[in-house]
Amino acid sequence: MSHTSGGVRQAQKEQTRQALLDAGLRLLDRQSLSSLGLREVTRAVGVAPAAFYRHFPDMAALGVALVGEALGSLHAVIRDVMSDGLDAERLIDRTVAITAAYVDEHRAHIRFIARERYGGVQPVRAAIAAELGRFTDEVAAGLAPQPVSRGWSPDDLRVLAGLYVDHMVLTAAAMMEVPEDDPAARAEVMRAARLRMQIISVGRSHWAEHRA
Amino acid sequence: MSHTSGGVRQAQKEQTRQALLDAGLRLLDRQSLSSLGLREVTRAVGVAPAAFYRHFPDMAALGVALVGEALGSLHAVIRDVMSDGLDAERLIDRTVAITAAYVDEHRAHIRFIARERYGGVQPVRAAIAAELGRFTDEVAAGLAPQPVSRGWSPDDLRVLAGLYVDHMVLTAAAMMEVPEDDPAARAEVMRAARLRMQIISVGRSHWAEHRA
DNA sequence: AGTTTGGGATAACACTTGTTCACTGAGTAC
DNA sequence: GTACTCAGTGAACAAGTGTTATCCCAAACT
Repeated sequence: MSHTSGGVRQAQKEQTRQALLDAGLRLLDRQSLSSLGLREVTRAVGVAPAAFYRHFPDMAALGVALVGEALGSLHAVIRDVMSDGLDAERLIDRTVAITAAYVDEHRAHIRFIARERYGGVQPVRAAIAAELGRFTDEVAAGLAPQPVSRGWSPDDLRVLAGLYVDHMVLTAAAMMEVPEDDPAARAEVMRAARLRMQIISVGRSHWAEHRA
Repeated sequence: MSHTSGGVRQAQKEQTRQALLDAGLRLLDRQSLSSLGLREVTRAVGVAPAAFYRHFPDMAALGVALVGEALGSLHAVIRDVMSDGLDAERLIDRTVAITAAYVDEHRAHIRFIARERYGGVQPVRAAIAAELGRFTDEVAAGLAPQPVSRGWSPDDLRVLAGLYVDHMVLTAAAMMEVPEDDPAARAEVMRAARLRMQIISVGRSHWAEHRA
């Protein structure tokens, strides 16, 4: 029937591939990728160890695939947040709120990213760095047309965007260290996140007069 | 002779303990703690596997000891940097330069901290968080008496201090991703680090008028 | 209908792992 | 000088690991 991606065959393969990814992600909640065993994953899926190789050459490849899953869907979110022209204050509130919501919805994925960003497996680190670099570009592109960005060189704008991105990742990581059922601690993390963004934002808007 | 810590015995024990730490740190250059094997470490030292237990109950304990080694000596540096009352601009230059130098001198230790800060071994993560928390307190204490800090609540000052500390750690981590023999990339990382600190610093000094 | 394809199973390979136990032999205390 | 302490040994334990070769059988192609 369908000429592309048609066939029960391919669908079944995709299904166990996804099962491997899901099981891997679940197991990675309590350990890091470099200590995750191939057999451990296949056992969790209920499949023979050798079957793993039909989908990934090694664990690092599974990790890279997980990076795609975790960060791929975030581009739309960023574009969305940056597009509507709210004033600085409301934009910060919205960004922090969305970050918090995203962490809640994709807890395992975000934890994985935080763990492996500077973790032991090089290809995974590289994949995360590449994806975050793309985020930085997008944020920089969103920042550029704003009036406050007058006088900023593209290079400096990218540094600023990187600061925002790093800050977002740090906030997400901090949010995860906090127990889910401690709303007070959660609120404190969010307060700190907002305050940090505000400081940066004020620094940005007074940048010109400081440079003068 | 000496009544305290005297004895060839204790000295020899301390020596192999240190050898274990050194070997562990060396092996951790290319992997993360959760995948580092006990036998791997003892083999590197040239000692029987069982000997490990005379010094550490498990790998996590060795990791915690490494955290102490890596971050313990940094308190003095922080105090030192913050004490002399340079103007903001020179202080930033100095901070970035010192961070770069520290990374060069303690590459393995810093890499270990970056890896394990959000890594897989809980006690180690906790130890790092505790140490960084102490740094944050020290920085906050150093910030408080400065004239620019008028109108800042202690809580907000701590958030600001945390921002500086996180920024320092991020800079150190970024410096490590750069190949040692690429001075151009190195310079770019340092430029970005300075710029970020400057933005934060400007935000801080204009905070009051923004709040009004 | 007959042939090919390829995801998955099974079983075996050669290691590596953490942990235990009784032991040895220098360093220490009396 | 004798008795004690204890860091390090060597051997054995029961699991665990990644990887390979061979086979099976349903889906896909012709």
